[in-house]
Amino acid sequence: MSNEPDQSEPIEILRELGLKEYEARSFVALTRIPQGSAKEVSEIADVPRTRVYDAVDQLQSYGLVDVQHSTPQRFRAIPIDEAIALLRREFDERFDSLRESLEAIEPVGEESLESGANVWTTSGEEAITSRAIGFIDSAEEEIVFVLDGDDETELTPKRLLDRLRVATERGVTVYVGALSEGTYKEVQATVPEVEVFESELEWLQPQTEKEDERIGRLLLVDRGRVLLSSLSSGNSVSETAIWSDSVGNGLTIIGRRLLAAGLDREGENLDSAENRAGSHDGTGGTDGESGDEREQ
Amino acid sequence: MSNEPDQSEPIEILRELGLKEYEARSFVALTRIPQGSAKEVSEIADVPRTRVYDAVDQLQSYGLVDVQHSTPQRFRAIPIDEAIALLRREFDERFDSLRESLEAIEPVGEESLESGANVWTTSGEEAITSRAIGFIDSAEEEIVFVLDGDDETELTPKRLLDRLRVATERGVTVYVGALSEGTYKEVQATVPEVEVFESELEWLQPQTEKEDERIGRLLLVDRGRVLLSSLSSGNSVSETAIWSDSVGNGLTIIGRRLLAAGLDREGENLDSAENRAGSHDGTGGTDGESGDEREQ
DNA sequence: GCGATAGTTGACCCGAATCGTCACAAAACG
DNA sequence: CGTTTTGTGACGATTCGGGTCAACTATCGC
Repeated sequence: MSNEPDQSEPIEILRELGLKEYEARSFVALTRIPQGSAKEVSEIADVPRTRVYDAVDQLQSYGLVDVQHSTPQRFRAIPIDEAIALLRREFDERFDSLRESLEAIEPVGEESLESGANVWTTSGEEAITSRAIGFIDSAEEEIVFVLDGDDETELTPKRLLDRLRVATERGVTVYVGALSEGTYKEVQATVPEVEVFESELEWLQPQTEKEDERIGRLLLVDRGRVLLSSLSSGNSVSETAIWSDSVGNGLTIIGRRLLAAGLDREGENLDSAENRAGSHDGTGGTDGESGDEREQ
Repeated sequence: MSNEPDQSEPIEILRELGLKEYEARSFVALTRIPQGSAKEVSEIADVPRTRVYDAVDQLQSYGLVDVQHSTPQRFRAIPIDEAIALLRREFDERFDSLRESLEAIEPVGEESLESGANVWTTSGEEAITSRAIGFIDSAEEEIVFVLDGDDETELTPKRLLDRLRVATERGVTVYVGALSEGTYKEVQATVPEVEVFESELEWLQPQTEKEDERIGRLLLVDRGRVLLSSLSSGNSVSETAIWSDSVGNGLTIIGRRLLAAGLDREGENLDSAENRAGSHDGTGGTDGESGDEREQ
């Protein structure tokens, strides 16, 4: 028909899960009725009647619908819960296989020769959080973490705060700058042993007249590794980060300076840390911006 | 180049997870090296070099790879574990949304008017197991369950056996016929309170000269609902089942007779059960066929 | 500096997978 | 027995993604 209360969302998701348009539509239609004939499905799903059969056949092979081989045929979707569970299991299997097969063939090059003086960019909250956690876990002396005041986006998930706590327990000094009261309290509550300062680093968002791009998180570890993410407000807020695990490049220098400036307003131990930092890694940071050397 | 130890499996899976061919190939290639240039990726992944950029851009937007914006650009995949975790979270979200959106629009028709005298067919082990569990849970008096001796396919997962146990605790009489020693013991061990008989129902697979289609499971609940599945041995064994939750149709009658015959060889309580069964359910069966009268 | 080489981007072509429609046989209905 | 509905197969129209190429830019070597 055409009086559907917009069934497009589940259809969209089902497509992402691998179903074809007609399959998705037909399935959603079937979830709305106890059972139905091809014609009914066609009308509710807005799928050409003659193609409902193909679609349902597939769905049946997936185990998502049952078919009554009578004349006319009748179809019914399995209960929603079962369907979800079914799909979930299916994908779980895939994830497992994926891990196995990936780990089975991984090696190809020679050695690792990891860290170089490189700047990488990562996108996506999840991925960035992972990277941040990696940084935090690698900290030996000091962590400085400044984060946006926006409480909406989950830039400091529990698993991240947990890592921060672990770091402090390891003897790492942790400074956290929160740009908002809310974030401040949250961090304070979760990781009490951390030195939280409700920063006045508003200068982190200085030039932004247009609110479509602002800083998300700023992480400096042992004065040698830096991660800086920005939130671009397209339709849905997306986070992009640049990071480096080496010193000597412009990014590190800038980040260092920024943080130092910010922290100076709170504690003094900053200067000393600043000095220490300058001498725990090789490459002579040249200068601004992009004049950084590349791999090893 | 072309000396890959077959990276096709992970590629295939990644495609199922929604990645494009080039994206999948590039990602797999990147998991095999700490980092790489477009050229290297191209060679390992066997992707046109000029298209590596597109692919990696996408991967970056998914958060699966990091990009070094230097010249030449260099790429690196996030650790396998992180990648899996990332994808898993992504799909979990989808499942949740799917459930929500489906439940939000479900209603369309009028009443339910469920059960009719219908025969449905279902395919896929998972889906069939779900249906079987539904049957078992609905049992009030008696369950007869005969299953194939094949120990390879998991036709009796734990969650199913658990339900059987629950049924017995509910007061339902459960008979289980196992066509193999292994299955017999397994069931016996898991659900001791059940009456297991190592059936000689070989006649269940009588006409099969060609081994490409055999009976999987046979379930009869309260002598009113029947489920019968067959295993077709194509490339991968696939299970298809027909079932009905009503009496009075041929399927039920046949199933009843089959089971009765089989059980008779073991215990006598069968007859009594058979008799009892005749008086607890509704539809007026038409004719003879089997000479057993039905319900009231 | 200046040409040579390599990296990067975008455009284009083509084939496969799907969508959308149709014609037609089979079955149901009155 | 004619009309309507149902089931099956085939067919063109699109769309999407794979595959290739040419042009443009940047880096390197002389």
